[in-house]
Amino acid sequence: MDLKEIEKKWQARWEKAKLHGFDRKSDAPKQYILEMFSYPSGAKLHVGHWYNYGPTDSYARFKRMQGYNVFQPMGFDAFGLPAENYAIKTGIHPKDSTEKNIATMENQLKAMGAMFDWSAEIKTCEEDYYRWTQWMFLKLFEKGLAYRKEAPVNWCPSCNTVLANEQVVEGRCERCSTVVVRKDLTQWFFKITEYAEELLSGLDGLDWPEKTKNMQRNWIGRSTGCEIEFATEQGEKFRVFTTRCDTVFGVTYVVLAPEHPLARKLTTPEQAEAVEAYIEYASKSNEIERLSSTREKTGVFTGSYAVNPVNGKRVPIWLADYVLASYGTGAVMAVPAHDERDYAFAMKYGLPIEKVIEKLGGETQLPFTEDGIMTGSLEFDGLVGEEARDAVATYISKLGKGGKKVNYRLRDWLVSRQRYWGAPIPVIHCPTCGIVPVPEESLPVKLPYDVEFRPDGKSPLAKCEKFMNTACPKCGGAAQRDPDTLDTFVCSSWYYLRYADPKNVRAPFEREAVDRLLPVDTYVGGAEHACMHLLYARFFTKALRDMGYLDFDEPFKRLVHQGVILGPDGNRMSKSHGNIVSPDDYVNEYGADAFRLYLMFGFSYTEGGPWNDDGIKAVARFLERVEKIVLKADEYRTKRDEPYGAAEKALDYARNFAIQRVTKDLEAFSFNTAVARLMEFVNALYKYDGLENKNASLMKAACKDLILLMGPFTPHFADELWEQTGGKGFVLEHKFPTEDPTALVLDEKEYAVQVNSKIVCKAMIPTSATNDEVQSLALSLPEVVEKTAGKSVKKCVVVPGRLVNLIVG
RNA sequence: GCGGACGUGGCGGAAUAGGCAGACGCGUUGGACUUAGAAUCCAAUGGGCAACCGUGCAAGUUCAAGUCUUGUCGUCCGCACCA
Repeated sequence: MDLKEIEKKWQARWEKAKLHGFDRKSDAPKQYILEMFSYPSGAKLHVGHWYNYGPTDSYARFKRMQGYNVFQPMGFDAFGLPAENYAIKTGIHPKDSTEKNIATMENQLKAMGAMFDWSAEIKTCEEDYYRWTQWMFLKLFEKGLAYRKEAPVNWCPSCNTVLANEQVVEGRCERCSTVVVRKDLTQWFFKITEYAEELLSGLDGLDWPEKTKNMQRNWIGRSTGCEIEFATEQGEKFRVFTTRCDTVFGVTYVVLAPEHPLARKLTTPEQAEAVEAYIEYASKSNEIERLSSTREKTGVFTGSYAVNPVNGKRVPIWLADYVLASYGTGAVMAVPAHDERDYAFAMKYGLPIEKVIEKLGGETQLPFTEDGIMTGSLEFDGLVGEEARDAVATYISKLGKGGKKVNYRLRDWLVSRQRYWGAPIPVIHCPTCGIVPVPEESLPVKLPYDVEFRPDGKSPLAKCEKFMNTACPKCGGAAQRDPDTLDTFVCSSWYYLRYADPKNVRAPFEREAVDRLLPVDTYVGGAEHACMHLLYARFFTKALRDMGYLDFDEPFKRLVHQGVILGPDGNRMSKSHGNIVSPDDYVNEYGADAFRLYLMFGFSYTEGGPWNDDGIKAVARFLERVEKIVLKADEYRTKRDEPYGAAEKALDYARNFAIQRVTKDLEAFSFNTAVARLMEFVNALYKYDGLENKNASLMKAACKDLILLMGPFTPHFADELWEQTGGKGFVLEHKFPTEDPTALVLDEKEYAVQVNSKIVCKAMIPTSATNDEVQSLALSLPEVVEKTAGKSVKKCVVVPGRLVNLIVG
């Protein structure tokens, strides 16, 4: 059959029958199956899209055939840097190029034959969506979860914008790989740190890849320790954070980050010049230099001293950029004897080193950073590890100088971007009232079309007077809008909620609608979002829950990452490698069904791998084999007395085994083995068909099951065969076959027969045989007799249905 | 440096819960059909003439190890001065 022709035909019929949408009236159990929505930066779908969406759609179809009311929406993550950068390069307005790309991609997605519910489509760059993105911002602001502050931020000099921590990879911009520099800017942040603890603990209950959960755990970076207050001789106080308060008696100096608020205050006149020079030096270094752990440590003495609260010792206060202003308190106590960094620093600057921990049963070599016995620590001497830290922390809190403290590595999420193509931040800056949120009823703050978006280091919107000049909603006086736009990750942090109620004009969604459809049952997308989108979306869900807009804790119950399809040369597909495989070429030649089926069969879904032409030919051949046998069986005439013997039993076994395993494999996203089971089933059909005297009814019934089993994998092909063999309605409307357990019970099974753990022969043994019977049967086999001659059986292990092992000697 | 994952035929990849390693497919070889090729069908296909040997390497636990334990080498990924 001509797969391309039938695809068009069936797509039209499906659409006419409104076969694919979510049934909002049905009371069947729901399944919300979601693929990460598309980013329309390129004009066409690439292999990665197909790999994400094709197999997942097969899973969705499978669930639908199992009787679930499946919701599988699709949309476009349409705002963002790539579209804008493309615009800068070509002069084509991002709105125009994005809309054009979306139109193309919509057509291609439909050609894929996926059962997306297009009635729920979302485009984040449209007013009726970003209006509610802005609303989210206002709600977070009201709740104190959005705030503006001046802080050292990551600035990409090429993209001309600030970036979130999560978007800086090894000191470089995630998008363009330019080395990021630090700038002090006043920016909007979301207080994701408020949820650090729950974002961490919530991971335990999620059916997500362990690796992804661990990445989030590391990113959140919970660390338990102790805060300790040091007083300076000038009467200032500051706190340090340490995870090793059992070493506090070994403090020989303290270090503040160069950006620490007390840095200049504590500097003595004699040191002022050196300190100024150092602060200047530290502020100039970029992220890469600063983060490198191999870089030699630098620092400067402030000239001042602080007092160690536990022993009254006077220790010098230094500044050094190996202490980060943004973590803990921005200050640390230095114990060179028991910390590698402090040790290196002390060696370089000739600071004293004092050992206060002894290795248990061994010689203590400095720096000694493991747990050990406290020494030189007054009444704490002799305590070890956790117990020691507990005692010291308790003592410190009794002194009123601090106590136990939990810190997180996670920082607040910086959401302002000095870019054009995004949702404007709905805030007005009034000279008399200060920051005034745009009233809800005035949303959306529309993104103007006529804007000079070529970058010059300022927000493009700042140059658009029509946009900027407005009246203060509070006092009515002349005021200015915020010239920045929101990070695109804000748009994608709640889209899965909007799908549930996509046309709502009164609210982003009704609580009832999201509570019914969510959480997402299975979410499928790339692993690169582990610490960005997937973390932000969890934060949004929790914040919205606490504001009373929804009633669940986690947005995505189960998460699956598809692997990456590489170019035929084993490298990532890219223009520079010249190894891009175009799905269109293959779809045109073999059809969407064959292409999807190959993506499922040729790779381990979560692994991916290099593209290979031969595989798709093999899959096309398989479809031809299916068509041939099914149509042939359809011609057979059923008789009154059809044979039913061993051959029939074997075929029925193959059929039910396939049903059982395909069901299991699909559930587990193990598409390659599921297809392998289908192939085995087809091989069994051919084998049976080669016999003289056939049971036509059984053949027909088996082929009917085959078509239904194929339904999720190759939807057009299956419907065509279904129709050609007289089936009613669409395959999708039928129940996915369930296995008949009695057909899977065999009278006898092949055992591997071992003597002293080595395989001697195979033997068919009745399923009903007891272990003793299996043993004596095995002993009677000629091969066994030969190997055991003159020896006695010392032990016999029987694994029912599989193996018997005779230990003789 | 820290953390995690993975090393299986010529190739992509299978092997619940420790139980016949290599499912399924590609490729290869031989055969059938054909004037010929393509396509299709049938058969064989981890290595070795064999005894045997084989899941990166070396040990260990076990009647039995791709699977568990320890060490080691290699590849990939994540984090990386987080006190």
